[in-house]
Amino acid sequence: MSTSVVGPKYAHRHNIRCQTCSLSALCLPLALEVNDIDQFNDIIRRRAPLKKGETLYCQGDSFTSVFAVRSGSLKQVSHDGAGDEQITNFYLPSELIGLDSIDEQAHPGYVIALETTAVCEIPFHHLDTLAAQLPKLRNQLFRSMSKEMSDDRRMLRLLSRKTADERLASFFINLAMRFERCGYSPYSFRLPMSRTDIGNYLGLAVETVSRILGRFQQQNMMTIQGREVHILNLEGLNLLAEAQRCQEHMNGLQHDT
Amino acid sequence: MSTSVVGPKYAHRHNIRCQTCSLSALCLPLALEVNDIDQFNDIIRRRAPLKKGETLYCQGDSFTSVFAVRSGSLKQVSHDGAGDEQITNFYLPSELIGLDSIDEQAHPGYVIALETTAVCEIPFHHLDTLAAQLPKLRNQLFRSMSKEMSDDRRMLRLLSRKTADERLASFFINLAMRFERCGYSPYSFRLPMSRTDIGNYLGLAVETVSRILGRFQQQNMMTIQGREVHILNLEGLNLLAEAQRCQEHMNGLQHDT
DNA sequence: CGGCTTCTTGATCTCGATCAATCAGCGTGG
DNA sequence: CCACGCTGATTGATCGAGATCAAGAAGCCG
Repeated sequence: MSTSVVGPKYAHRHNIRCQTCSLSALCLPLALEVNDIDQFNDIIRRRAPLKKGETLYCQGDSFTSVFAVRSGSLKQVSHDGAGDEQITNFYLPSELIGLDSIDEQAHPGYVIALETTAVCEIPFHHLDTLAAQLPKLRNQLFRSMSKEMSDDRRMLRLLSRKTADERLASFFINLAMRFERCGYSPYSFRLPMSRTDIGNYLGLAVETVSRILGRFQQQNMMTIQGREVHILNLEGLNLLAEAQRCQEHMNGLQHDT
Repeated sequence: MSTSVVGPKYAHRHNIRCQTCSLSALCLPLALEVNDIDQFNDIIRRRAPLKKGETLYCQGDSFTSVFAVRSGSLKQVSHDGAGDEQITNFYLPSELIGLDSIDEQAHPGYVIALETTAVCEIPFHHLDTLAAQLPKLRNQLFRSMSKEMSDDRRMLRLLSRKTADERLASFFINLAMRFERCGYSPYSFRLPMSRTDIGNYLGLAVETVSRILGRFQQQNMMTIQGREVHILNLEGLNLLAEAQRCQEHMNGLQHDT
C-alpha cells in the first residue's frame, strides 16, 4: 500500500498532493527525490481550512504533529500567568508550525488563523521515522529548526536594542522578503494582522505603531491604508532597519581607509 | 562492566569518555543504551580547555560541529552592522552550542569563554549519520533544538513585556535552575558573567542592573558581592519574575513600597 | 603601589507607554 | 438602503521607567 496509488483517501479531499503543491520547493519536500516525495505525501493529512480567528491548537495541548502552512497565515500567542498575552510568531505559507513543542511534548502557545488558512498536518511520529530513512528530509528538518532559532536570535536583538522605528522597518522588510519567497510581490501586499498584533509582537503600543506608520508615509517610505501596503523605498527601510545608530560607522567609511 | 578499550586515541587526552562523564545524564547521550554510548563516544573530539576570553568560534565561521559544554561557561555574541553587539545566549555545562548554525552553514555569532571552559566537539556530519541509526539520539537532538526554541520564546516575552525588575528576577531564577540541573546549589553560586554582560543580555543598561541588584539586597531577596551570589528568597524572586502585573494576588507579601 | 577595568550611585533627559477622545470600517438587522 | 453599534485605527497630551551622563569606589593584576 505504499508506492503506486498514492493516498487517494486523503488526496481526494481537495485533490492536493505534495507533488503538485506550488510550495513544494520551499516546504519540507524540498530536495527530496520524486519517489521520496511519494512517501512523504503519504504521511500528510490535509484538513478543512481554518476560518479567520479559529485556533489550530491551544496552549498546553499535547504535541503529536507539526503543520505546514499551505495558504493563509497564523499567529502564535502565549499566555502568561495573568491574562497578559504575547504574540511570539507569525506563520506564512510554506512555514512549519509546532517545532518548538517537541521537547515539552505540549504546545507552548495558541496558534490562531489570521484569515482563511489551509495547513497540512504531519504526524511527528511518522515524520521522525521517515527522517531516519531519508537523509535529505532529516537535513531539511534540522535546517528548518535551525533557521527558526536564528530568526529568534534576530528577534531578540530587535527587541533589546532597536528603537520603535527600527523595529517597524525590520518587520516590514522581513514580511516583504517572506512574501517574495512564496511568490508574491515584496512591494505590494495585504497585511494579514492587525496593528494591535504588530504592536504586541514588536513590544510596542498600538498608538506607537500607528504614529510611526504615519511618519513612514510622510517620508514616502511606504503607503499603507487599512491593510493594503505598498513599499516605495525598500532601500530606505533597509537602512533604517539596520541602522543601529551606525551613522558614525557610515560616516567613518569616508575618511577611514 | 563496559566494553573496554573505547577510542583510546581520544580518551587518553584527559581520560574522559561519555561513559564516565558526570553530565552524560543531561547531555546528548541521555537515554542511549550502553553500546550506543560507545558509538557516540567515538565521534566526540575533546579539545584543550579554553581560557577566559578565548573564542570557540567566530561569527561567519563555517559550521561543521556542534559543541557540548563539559565545564565552565560561554556567551554567544552577535555583532550587527555597526560595532553594536548583543549577547544572545549563555551556555552552561551539558548545554549544546551551535545548533542555530545548521541552516546557514555558518555561525551567526561569536562564542566566547567566560572562564576556563572545556567543551566536547561533535562533528555534525557524524552526529547526523548516527542520528539516522539511533532513534533515541535523534529524538534527543530534536528535543534539544526544540527546547532552545521554546527558551527563546520565553526570552522574547521577557524582552517585550517585562520590567527591569522582572527581567533580573527571571534571569537569576533561570540561572539557579540551570546550576541545580548540573549538580550545583541553586542558592549559592558564582556568576560567570559581568554586570555588563547581564545588562546587554537583558536589554538593560549596566547602571540599571546594578541599581536593581542593590534593591534586591535591601529586600533580602539575595546577597551579591562581586560575583558571589546567595539567593535568600527564591519564592519571592519567582513571584516577581512571573508577576506580570498580577499584584492583586501578592499584595499580602509586600507591605513596604 | 599605579593604572586598568568593573561596579556603584546620583542627577537629568527621553522615548515610548498610557490616558483620552475622535474617527473610520464593517457587518447586522430594521 | 441607512442607522446603529462594535472593533480597529488615528491623533493629541501627559507621564514615567529606564537610558544616559557624570563621577566616585572597589577590585584586580603587573
